[in-house]
Amino acid sequence: MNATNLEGFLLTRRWRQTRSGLEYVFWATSSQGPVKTVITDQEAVCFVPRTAKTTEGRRTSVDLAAMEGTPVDALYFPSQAALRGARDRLRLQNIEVYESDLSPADRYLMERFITGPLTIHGEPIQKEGFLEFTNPRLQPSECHPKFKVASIDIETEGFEGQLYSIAIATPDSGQVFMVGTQPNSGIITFHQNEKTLLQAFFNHIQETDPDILIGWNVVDFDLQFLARRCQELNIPFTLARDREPARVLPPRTKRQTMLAQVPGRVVLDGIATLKTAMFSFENFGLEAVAQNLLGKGKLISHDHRDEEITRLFHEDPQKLAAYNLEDCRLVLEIFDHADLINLVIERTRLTGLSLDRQGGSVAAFDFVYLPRLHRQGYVAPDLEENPDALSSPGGYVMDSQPGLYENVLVLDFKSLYPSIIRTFHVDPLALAQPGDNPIPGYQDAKFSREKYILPDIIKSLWKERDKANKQNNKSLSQAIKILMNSFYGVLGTTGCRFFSPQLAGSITRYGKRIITKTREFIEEQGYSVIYGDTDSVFVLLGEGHDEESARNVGRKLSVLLNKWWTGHLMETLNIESFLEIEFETHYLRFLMPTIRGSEKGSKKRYAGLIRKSDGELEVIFKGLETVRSDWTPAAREFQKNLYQKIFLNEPYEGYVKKTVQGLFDGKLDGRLVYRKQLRKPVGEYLKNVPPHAQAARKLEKPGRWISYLITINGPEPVENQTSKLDYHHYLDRQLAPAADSILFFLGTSLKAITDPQMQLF
DNA sequence: TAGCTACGCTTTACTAT
DNA sequence: TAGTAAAGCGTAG
Repeated sequence: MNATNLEGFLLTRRWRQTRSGLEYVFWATSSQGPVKTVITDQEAVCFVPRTAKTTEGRRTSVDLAAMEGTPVDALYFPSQAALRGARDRLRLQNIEVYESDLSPADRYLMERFITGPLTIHGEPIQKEGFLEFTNPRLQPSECHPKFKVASIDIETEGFEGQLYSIAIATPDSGQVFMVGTQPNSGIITFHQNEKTLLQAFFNHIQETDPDILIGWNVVDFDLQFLARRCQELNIPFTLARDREPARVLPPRTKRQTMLAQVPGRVVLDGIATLKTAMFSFENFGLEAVAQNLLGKGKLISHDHRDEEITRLFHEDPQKLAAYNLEDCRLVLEIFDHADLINLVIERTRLTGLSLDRQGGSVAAFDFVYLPRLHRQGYVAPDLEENPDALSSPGGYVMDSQPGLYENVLVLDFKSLYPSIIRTFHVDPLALAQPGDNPIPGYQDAKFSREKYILPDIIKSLWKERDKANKQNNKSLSQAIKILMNSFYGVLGTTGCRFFSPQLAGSITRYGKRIITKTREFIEEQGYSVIYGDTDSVFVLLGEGHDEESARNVGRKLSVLLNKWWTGHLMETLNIESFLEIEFETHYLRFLMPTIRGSEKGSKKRYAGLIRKSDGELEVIFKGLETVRSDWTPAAREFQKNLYQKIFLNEPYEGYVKKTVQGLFDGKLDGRLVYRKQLRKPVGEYLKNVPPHAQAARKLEKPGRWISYLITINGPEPVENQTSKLDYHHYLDRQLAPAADSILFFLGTSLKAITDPQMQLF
């Protein structure tokens, strides 16, 4: 086998204790199929150079990629835990441990510091070939091998009960394994009992040999269930490659989720992966997401699904199989629709995080930053305990000028925080080594004009993103955007070794200055600014503009502002401006509400009418009840319709009266359900017990999401409502607030419109 | 297997009167 | 009983 032909991608890696010592086992895909490689602890050695400088004289961790061949004095190892297990077996003396994130460290270990000969399938490989093989950054995007993806889904009798069936679908096949004695037919095979079913399924997995397993809540439910059942039935959980054991590990900390460890295969949960890709849904159930993205849903989606599934298992197994398989296919289609596999691949390339990793902004920062820092001859500070770190200010939100307006323009700065970092050199190294003539930051921070890293990282990411956009590579573009936007947040958390209030605070304070100056400039041009949040300004034109002239003003302002900022920053600080303001939106009509019960303008809540690119009109809501999932559907729809009527100058009083009448007539009953999350166990609501927790207490086993109603006897869960609905509550606390924010500016209110008819109730 | 702060709103729980 | 602080949630950016 010619090692240099291997174009691969890391799937899984882990340490394994064996009789002869500690082994590092990793699996990758390659153009020649899946590859397993084992490295023993004696082969893994690497060093810290004596000449490395530390910026603050503290203990440090280092990336060694840049240090090959330099004199060394300490051992570097991927993680303290791994080292503790291995240190006695290693032949080196004077071991000093340096903490580091596992992910980049693992990678460098494999890339650079393998001193012994390596083999793949018994064939020795060249180190250069190995480099090619393990370093995704060294490979062009196009050359990764195709991953084999399989979607799995199980049907059971509840969480504790028996397994009915397992379905597995790939883009070109589908199969269902079911307990039963009927003759096999088509895609269904029947198996006498759960044990033989599981064994048949595992055999099928070994044959199909997928690289990636996907599903919906697949780790927490499907895999956990299967793992437990295997244990109970005393059969091996042979889901992994090479018959290695697969495991489902419980969360180690509170915020962690269940972890699937399947050597040689990656498990991607659809929900978690969508969240990684910044998708957001009110309801992450498969039915809801499929409806939203694909415009179609599950084969059975009604409320009594569980009972129906049990009934089908006994009476109509064909139908159950079809349902089971369709769920798999929906998940496949969702992954395809959102291009999730490519997204996680591109993210792994950029950040070094494993494919199935969620979050990980701090580790990603290390991955992109540390190598560059070391190449400049510096080592990074280690993570410090920082219990009383002061928090820095966040984005600046202007006081708003409330009103119902015509022609409001929104201009906003494109990627403001990254562009601030780039423009003002907000960077850990620039802060540590400011030099003679620094750029002034805030809180006494000074940033070097010459020594900096993050600005260059952003520069190259920006360039890559423009390129990706030109090539219509949406996954890469999205992955870059997520990474760039994480930089500011990372610098503001004590979980990051580069945490510094000076860095985070300088970014946000520059932001405030930029927005404030921008406002002043616009007002000098004779326009008034009625609101702004973090990176945006809302400019009021008022009456007497057609759409074309309004847009022209927006474009003109953005050109003037960009020019002005370029000149201003050059004159005052002698720096190049990478700030870029854009004309974003023209609201034909716009509402900025007041704070409820006050004359003051609200923040982070507004609505406006836009014309879409296809010429249609649409009302956009931000922060208002309509977009809040914890408001009742009735109130949300009511607000949406009412605003639309008012923005379009249609009569609305009749609609208001009709809706209120309908409420008391019971016509809204189905849409009066509140839905809210329990963000902690129901027993931990001690200081006060909010309505959704009160309702949850009336349930035997409350889930995370509580659907409840307000009745004349207080909150009750939808599942067992016993009292009558409290219509007056819904009138005063839902319909009225949803409407009054806009009716106020028309000199009326819901009460004023409906009072005569309210005499009746 | 550690991104951030700002904000509005409803309800509950407590306090002064 | 009116007024207010704090809890809790979901949202904007």
